[in-house]
Amino acid sequence: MSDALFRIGELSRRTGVSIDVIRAWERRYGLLNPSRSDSNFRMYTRDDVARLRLMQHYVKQQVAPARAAELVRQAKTASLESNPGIPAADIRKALSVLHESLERFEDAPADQLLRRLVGVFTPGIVFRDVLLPYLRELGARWECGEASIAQEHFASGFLEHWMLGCARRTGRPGSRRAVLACVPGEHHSLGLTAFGVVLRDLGWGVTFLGRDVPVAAARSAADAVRADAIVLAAVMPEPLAAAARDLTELMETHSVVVGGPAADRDAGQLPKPRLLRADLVGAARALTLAT
Amino acid sequence: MSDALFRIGELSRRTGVSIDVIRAWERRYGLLNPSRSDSNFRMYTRDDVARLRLMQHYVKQQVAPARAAELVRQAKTASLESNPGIPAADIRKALSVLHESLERFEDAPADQLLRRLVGVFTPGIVFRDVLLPYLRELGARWECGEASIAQEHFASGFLEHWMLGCARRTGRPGSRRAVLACVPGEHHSLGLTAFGVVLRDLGWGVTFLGRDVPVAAARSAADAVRADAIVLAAVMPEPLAAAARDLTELMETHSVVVGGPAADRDAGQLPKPRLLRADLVGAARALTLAT
DNA sequence: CACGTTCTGTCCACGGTCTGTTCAGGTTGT
DNA sequence: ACAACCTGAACAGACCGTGGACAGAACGTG
Repeated sequence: MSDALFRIGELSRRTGVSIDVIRAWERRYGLLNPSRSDSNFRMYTRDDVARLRLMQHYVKQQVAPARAAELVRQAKTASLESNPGIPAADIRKALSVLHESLERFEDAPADQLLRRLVGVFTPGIVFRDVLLPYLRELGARWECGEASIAQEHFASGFLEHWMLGCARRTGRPGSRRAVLACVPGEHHSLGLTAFGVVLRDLGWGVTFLGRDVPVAAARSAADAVRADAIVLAAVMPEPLAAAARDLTELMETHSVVVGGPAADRDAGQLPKPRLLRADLVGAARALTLAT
Repeated sequence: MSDALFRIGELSRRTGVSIDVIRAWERRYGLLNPSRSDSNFRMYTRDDVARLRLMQHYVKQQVAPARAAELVRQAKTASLESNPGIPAADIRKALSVLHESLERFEDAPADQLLRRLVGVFTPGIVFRDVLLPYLRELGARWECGEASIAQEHFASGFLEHWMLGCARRTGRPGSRRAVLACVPGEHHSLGLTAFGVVLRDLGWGVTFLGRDVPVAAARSAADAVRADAIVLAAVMPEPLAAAARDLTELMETHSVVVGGPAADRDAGQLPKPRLLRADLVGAARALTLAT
C-alpha cells in the first residue's frame, strides 16, 4: 500500500511544480527528503505530494519561499488546512468541458479531465471548485427546462460514481471513522456522497452504505467499524419524518448528524446539530472539530 | 495439467507484447522464468500469460516497468490462469477475500483484489466467475439472516460502484451503442450495471442512465447517442406495470429490451423478447447477435 | 535615489540510467 | 529452403543527477 514510490518527473506532473524548482527547493531549504533508488534517483511518496502542494499554497499567498518551506517542514504532515484553490481560468474551462461532454452523454472527456485535476489538486478542492458549481449549474438548467431529464440522470449518475471513487477507501488506521447513509426511504445520495469526499479529505475513514438504509443497519455498521460519527442524509421530508422516532433513539447511544434539505427544514424535530446543505466543506470541518 | 507449453511467438500473440520486449523483461527483471525445450527454446505456460498481462496492466497504469516487474514477481499469483476462466482455487480465494473484507466494511482489500483480477482477465470474466457468484452467496446469506442489512447495503453498493467503473467508458467509434436504464420507479440497478459490464465486454458502447428513469428520458438519450438498443431493467412488478403503456409506445420506434425479475414474470404483457436474468452473459450475447 | 546583496526561478552542460528496439551470426524445426 | 528461435551486443530517446551560471525581483544600506 505504501509502496507508491515515484520519480521526480511524476511528482512534477502531479503537482505542477517544475522539476528544477523541486530540486532547487530541496537543495536550498531541504523541503523534501526523498529516498534514493539504487541508481540514485529521487523516489517520492504521496506525503511529498501533500507537502509540495502546501508549499505551493503558501507561495501563492505571497509567503517568501524560504519561510514557506520552513512552515511546511514544521507542519510535518497532517494539517490539510491548505486551500490551494484551482485557478479561475481552469475552473471555467473544466466547467465547459463537463458541460459539453456530459450533455452529449460522453463520459470519457469528463473522466479524463477529473482524473487530471485530482492528480494536481486534492479531491475536496476539485469537488468544491468544479463539481459542486457544475451540479448547481445543472440544477439551474434543469429547472428552467434547458437540460433534459436524461442529461440530468446521466450527468449526476456519472458524477456520483466518480465522487464515490474518491470517497471510498477506508482511512488510515488511527483516523476517525464515519458511517454515511441515507435515511430509510431516501434515494437521493448525491449530496451525501459529496460530503463523503470532503470528510475523507479531512482525514476521515468513510464507510458508505448508500441510499435507503434502515436505521438499525446504520447502527450495526457504526458499531462494526467503531465509527466516531453517523452521518445521515435526508432530502425529502417524508422519509425523515417517518424515521424520526428511530433516529431519536439512535442519537441516545451514538453520535449522529443529519443533513440535507429536509433536515434543514424540519429542524425543530431533531435534537442534535444539523449540517447546512449550503456549505458542505464548512459542515465537514465543523464535524471534524466537534468529534 | 497445465502442460500446455508454448513458445515465445505464441506468448507474444496471446498477450500482444512483442517478442523482444518479453525477452528484455526476462533478462532485465527476471519477470518470467520459462523452462527450456531440448533445443533451448523458451517454453511458457498459461501462468506466464497471466503474469505478462498483469505486467501490461501495471505499465498501462504508468508504473515504471522495473517496479512493475517487481510487483508482478512479488505477487506470486501462484496460478492466475488465462482466458477460458479463472481457476477454481483462485475463485475460492477471491470469494473469501470479498466475503471477509466486505463483511467488515472494508473495501480496500476487495478493491485491490478486483483491480488485480481485471489486470489479468477481462471484466466480463471477473464478473461471471467472481462477482456474480459472490452476489448470489450474499443474497443467500441475507435471506437466511446471516448477513445484516448493513453488510448487504455496503457490499452491493461497493460492487455496483466497482462494476460501473468497468461498464462506463463510451465504446470505440463504430461500435454499437446501448442506453441502459431502470424503468421509472425502479431503484434496483445492480443487475443492470452487471449487464452493462458484459455488454461492454462484447464491444458495445454503454450509456448508463441509472435508476428510476422516465421512459421519455431513455428515449431522448437513445436518440442523442443514436443507440442501437435500449435496455431497461425491471426488478419489482409495480413500476413495470405502471410503465407498460409508455414502453409499448417506445417499442414502436426503438429497439427495446426489458430484463429483470419483473420482466420475466410479466412476460405476457410485453411484445418484445426479454432477457433472462439467470444468464446475463447469454442475454448480452443474444442481444449482440440480434442487433 | 543609487548601489550592492540576497533570494529565487530558470537554464545549461555533461554524464549516467532506463527501456524499447534493432542487428548480426548461429541453431532448430518442418 | 524458410520461418522461428537463440545469444550477445548495441543503439536511441526519454529521463535523471550534479554542479554551476544567470537574470530579475526584493531588500537593505549609504
